[in-house]
Amino acid sequence: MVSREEWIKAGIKALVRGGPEAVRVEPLAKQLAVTKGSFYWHFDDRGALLDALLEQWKRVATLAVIDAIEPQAITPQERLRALMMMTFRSAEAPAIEGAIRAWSASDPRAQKVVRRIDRVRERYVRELLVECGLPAQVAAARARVMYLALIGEFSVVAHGGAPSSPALFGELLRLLLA
Amino acid sequence: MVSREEWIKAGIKALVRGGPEAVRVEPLAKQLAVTKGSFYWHFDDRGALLDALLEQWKRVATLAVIDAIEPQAITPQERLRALMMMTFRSAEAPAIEGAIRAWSASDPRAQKVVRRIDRVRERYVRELLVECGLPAQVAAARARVMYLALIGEFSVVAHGGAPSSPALFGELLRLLLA
DNA sequence: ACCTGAACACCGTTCAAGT
DNA sequence: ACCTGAACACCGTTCAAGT
Repeated sequence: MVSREEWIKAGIKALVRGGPEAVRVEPLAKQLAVTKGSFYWHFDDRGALLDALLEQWKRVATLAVIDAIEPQAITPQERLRALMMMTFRSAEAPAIEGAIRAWSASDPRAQKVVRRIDRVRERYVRELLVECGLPAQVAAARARVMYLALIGEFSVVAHGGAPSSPALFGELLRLLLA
Repeated sequence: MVSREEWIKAGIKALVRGGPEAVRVEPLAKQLAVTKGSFYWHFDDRGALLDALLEQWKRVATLAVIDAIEPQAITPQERLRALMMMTFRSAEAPAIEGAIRAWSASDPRAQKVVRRIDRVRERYVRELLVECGLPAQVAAARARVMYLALIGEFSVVAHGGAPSSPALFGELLRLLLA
């Protein structure tokens, strides 16, 4: 007796470890000690599991981050810094984010989700910069720079590259608010 | 009669279109109108073809870019701008770069190559910034910011997101040289 | 309601045999 | 030197049958 959630959990683990192509029905079944037939009770096909993984990420990645920062009524500068810390210094975020982005490069379903999330996040940064007092046009350009840098960081770390030093965030923040 | 190079060319096309998992021996053979046995004459296995694709990228991506910029004895500021244009505004670079980076997230072989290229490029940007007169520490931080932004741009465009506007490069250059 | 077991298709890999 | 064709293994998918 394996629940749908256990399949998803195993799927995410496989995704992070070896990319979407590592999310395979038979090995997962073996690992969960059931037959493949069990899988096809819970999901239509392999694609349905992959969709479920995207759904999972959508909930966790965006809303969770913004919701964690928003409630605290601090200054926009502090929110920016908190956002950067959460994304740049989180242990597990780069792993799953990197996996999803990598996947997204070759799968339209993942692509659609990532693009939507991209827009939500970039707009959020832009609004923070406007709150900080920057003119709209400058805020837009800098929000994009910061967001591109965040994505680049995820990408580099996902490839096993060294994470950026804390000093970098300071410099980046200074640049953005200059 | 299909040459090794034709297999590689077909492989790159498949990689860009559908990621590494789309680089499949049987469909490629069908497309080239030979049997799978032909493939195994030219390559040890599927992995050997993937290695050849990485080798190809290594030659084209780094050396080609830097070599195209370096010979012209212009100012470092102009080189920076040229580098940004080449990478941000190239039509095919984001496609193959995005495909390789995506692949790299789940494959140690690709990972190794990407990491080395990352270091080469970041160092190049840092040296340009130092030539522009920035102190070493500031140059290091800003080189990283720029390089992260470049990678982010590749990532976003590879997902089908809109490329950044030309105005963004101006703003980014201004920030870096401030 | 949830799972097994057998069957089939697709593709990676091998290899003896052909030209 | 380069390729074919047949064979086998692995995994996605289906489905009738079990509890």
